[in-house]
Amino acid sequence: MTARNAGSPSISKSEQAYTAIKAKIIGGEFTPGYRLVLAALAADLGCSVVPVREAIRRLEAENFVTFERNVGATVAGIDPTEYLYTMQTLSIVEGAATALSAPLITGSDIARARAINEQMRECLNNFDPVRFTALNQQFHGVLFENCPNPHILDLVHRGWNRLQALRSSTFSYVPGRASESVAEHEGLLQIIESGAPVEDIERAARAHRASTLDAYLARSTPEQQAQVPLAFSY
Amino acid sequence: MTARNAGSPSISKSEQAYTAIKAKIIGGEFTPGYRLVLAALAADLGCSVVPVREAIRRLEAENFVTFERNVGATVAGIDPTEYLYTMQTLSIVEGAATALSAPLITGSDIARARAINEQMRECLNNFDPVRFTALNQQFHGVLFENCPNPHILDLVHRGWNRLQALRSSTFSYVPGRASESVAEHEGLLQIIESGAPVEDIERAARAHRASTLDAYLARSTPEQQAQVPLAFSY
DNA sequence: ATTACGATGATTGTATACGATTTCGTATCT
DNA sequence: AGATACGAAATCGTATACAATCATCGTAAT
Repeated sequence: MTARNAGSPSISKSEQAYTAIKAKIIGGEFTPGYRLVLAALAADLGCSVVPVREAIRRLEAENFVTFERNVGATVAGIDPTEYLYTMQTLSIVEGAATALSAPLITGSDIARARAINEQMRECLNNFDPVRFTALNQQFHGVLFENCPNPHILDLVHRGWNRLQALRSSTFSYVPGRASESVAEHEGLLQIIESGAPVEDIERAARAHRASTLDAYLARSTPEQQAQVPLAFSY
Repeated sequence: MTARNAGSPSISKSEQAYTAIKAKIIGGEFTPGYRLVLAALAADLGCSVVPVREAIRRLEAENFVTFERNVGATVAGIDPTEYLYTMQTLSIVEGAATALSAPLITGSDIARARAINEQMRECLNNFDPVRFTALNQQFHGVLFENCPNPHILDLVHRGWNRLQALRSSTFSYVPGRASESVAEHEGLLQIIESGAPVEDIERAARAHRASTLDAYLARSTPEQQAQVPLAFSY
């Protein structure tokens, strides 16, 4: 798609560059630390450097790349603590988004989420982490996408994007966590179904993500753990 | 090495443009809806349009401006619900930042915050909203700046910036709220001093901001209130 | 009087050109 | 041999030029 001739480029080259570069970062093609050379990107995209620069600026503002004057841009996220910080931030904003979304959730939403969780359970047998991760995102999407506050929703999306970028480069799958996760999902659904107070829903959603983080930390080296002065797991 | 002499620009024009435009938005010189014309900005800054474009892209990514292809950029935040969304988002991230920061806070930090709050109390008599607002930011800054998670801290800063931009254009001061606020500040300090669980601190910090939002809503029109499907005040 | 339509001006989108800065290899000196 | 100074290549920063697009307004036809 996106016929480049067509006389009318419906989207600007700047936008194309932004989308393309971001996709490669999230997709893992550009791993953290990768140096983004403007001329090379421009040649790759078939445009001049000006649109590429604008795309880089946007990505810079979203913390996908770091930029240094007269030196250039590199893909952000070299720091191993980046994953921890991102997970913690997401636990907070996603918890809030899920809680705010809960009063607006319908029975069919719940059913849809439960069906997705069933598929995840099946994934546990025929080991398929990629599909599992995709379903996981779908599941949580059902729970938080109704959030009426667009700012918070935006923060959640950015967190997921960032996480995906980090995962595709430096993340190690935590064995055994997957089955726990499926069980926690069902618990989360029951809490929401029961019409529990929003603070309970928020706490549960936050704890669910914090558990994943804890599982990751339990497998990491003590040096890494020492770098995490947070302990927000309640 | 690389002694930068005064003649050469130590920071790029792109950065200058970004800082200048952002300052004018936050300062209220560019009110929401204001149309940002590239050539005019460039002339004002004494540079060409290219650096201005890059600055606009960054501001776009930070949601300070909205951008439409072939039309241009306008200062964001026309929507009156913007204030509500921003306050709610800030209540969540600032609450989390304050809670995460609390275990690292020293006695002198507390004393400093208390001194600032004293100055705020004095401001109540000789009515000075500008100074009051500045002190308010200082006060909360002491409480959340120790937050070890840079992502969350960044979100808090962005929220405050956004709030400042909205306030300087469309915000009406809520009379009577100021004295309540000072009292709540003291309560917050006591909770932190007492070494209460982090969840209590988070709840208190969040409730403090939610109270300001509630006070605002109580004075607003029913139509505005109807647009707020959130009710996160626990 | 109203509406459709086309010309005109304003503004954005992108390419190219060139100066400025950094980086890195290499030769020279101690 | 190691350190340092120098120069060349790579890359970034910005200005300018021009094409593409959109908004506005005047005019003519109904």
